[in-house]
Amino acid sequence: MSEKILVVDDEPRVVRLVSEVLRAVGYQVLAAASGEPAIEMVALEQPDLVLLDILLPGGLDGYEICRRVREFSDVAVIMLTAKAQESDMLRGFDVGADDYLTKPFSAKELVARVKAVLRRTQRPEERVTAVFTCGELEISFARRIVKVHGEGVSLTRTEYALLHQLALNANRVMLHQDLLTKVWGPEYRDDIDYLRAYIRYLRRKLEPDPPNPRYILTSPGVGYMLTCPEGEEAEAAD
Amino acid sequence: MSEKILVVDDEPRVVRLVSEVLRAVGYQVLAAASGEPAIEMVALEQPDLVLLDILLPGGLDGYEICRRVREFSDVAVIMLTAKAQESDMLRGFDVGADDYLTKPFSAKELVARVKAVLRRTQRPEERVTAVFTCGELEISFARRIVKVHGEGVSLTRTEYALLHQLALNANRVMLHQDLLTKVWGPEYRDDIDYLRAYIRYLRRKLEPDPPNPRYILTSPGVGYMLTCPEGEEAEAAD
DNA sequence: CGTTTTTCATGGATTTTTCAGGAAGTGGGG
DNA sequence: CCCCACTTCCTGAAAAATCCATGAAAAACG
Repeated sequence: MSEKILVVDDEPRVVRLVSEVLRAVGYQVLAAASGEPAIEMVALEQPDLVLLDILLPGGLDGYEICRRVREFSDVAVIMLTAKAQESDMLRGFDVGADDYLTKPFSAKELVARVKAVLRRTQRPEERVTAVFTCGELEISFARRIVKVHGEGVSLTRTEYALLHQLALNANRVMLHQDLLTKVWGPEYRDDIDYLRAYIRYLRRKLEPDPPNPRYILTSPGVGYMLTCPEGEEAEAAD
Repeated sequence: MSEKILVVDDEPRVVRLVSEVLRAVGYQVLAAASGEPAIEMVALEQPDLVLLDILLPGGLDGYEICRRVREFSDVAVIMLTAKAQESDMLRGFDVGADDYLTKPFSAKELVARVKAVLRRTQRPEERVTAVFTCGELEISFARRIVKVHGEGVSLTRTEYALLHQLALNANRVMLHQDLLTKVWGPEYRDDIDYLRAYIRYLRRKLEPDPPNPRYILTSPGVGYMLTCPEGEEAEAAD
């Protein structure tokens, strides 16, 4: 689950520093000090992201490495360099970099940008639509409005957050832990009573017959699932 | 084919300038001056990218807009602002922005970053969730749903875990010990009665004629195997 | 203060674990 | 060839553990 990041820099100090930062937040880190080994490692190890210094010993500079890597891989690349000239940056984007960061940079910014780029490249891109329909249940994500039977229902912040998660994963069993993590945060992963209470509130407000739910089903010992009749789980704009 | 970009800024001068630059390189440009209209337009027009100023009139600032947009859309977002503080930038990434650009910025850098972000988000990558098919038996791992004859079957946690293991190694005999280890844990390696009980439960729920199993076969003295008719053990879309 | 969130106890249902009886197969010795 | 001891499996059933819906009340929030 932890993403693999390749750091390419000839200064051991930089490599050590960057590696520590990234490891600290849970990434797996590899390193290379020059061009050929770097390209080799991209091919062999298939990292999820490459942090690429521009000024490197040997025949290949960062630009050239990036161009070569792009010939066989779509891996995310962040250029990481002391060259603050705009023309250098433009060249970086031109050879296919995803972001360009000039030294010195803070550890936090590095982590933030790494995360942002990975979020794009890692995720299989959720297909989300502005309005979600499911039988008599209607959710307008953009407006944060929920309707049952055409009639507006007012939900509290937490109720909405929970329904939102369920709708994003309609027709799929969501584990207790996943729901708790997404709605309340990772530290609530095992506080299942929160979930029970709010599932009850939602059923009370949404289900025609709360004790025999039709939308929010229980998977005993596993989690909950929002079920939709068939294919009709997503419609056009509002 | 031309991508649609929404510019959100309350200064008409900035909007005009940015729009011109983007149109010049072939993008289609929309504009909004404050929060609500912006969110509305994301929902209605489904742009490919949003350029978002942070300081805006009205109740919603750029951060809040981004957070709200992220609830229903995975559109690319570039924050575009005069706030050069690192904490502001971190906050931008935190609410789900893809990039963060501080004013003043050059037209070239803007275009370069827009291109870089769009290159990542445009890929219409097909999303296929793995579904395991085996005669009349269907297992959707992603949704944790099992169907026989097209009809849903509800399995308990342990039942599903066991079936899951068998399916992962379809057409291959799995040893008692391996199954027990994977489903119940290493300390249950020799408690074969658990396995027997659950194989029985699974057969009861899945087999047309439980006493003469067709899917879950016994390898006396060795283990169990989930058999599939032919190469058709894993298929595409859901 | 009214709403929302958190916390807790309870009964009842479901799931998991455990046990014992009996069928079927194996191999050795009479 | 038959009998017997041994093993392995299937089955039914019941005890033990777990899980869920619910009501209700305390705490936090606005």
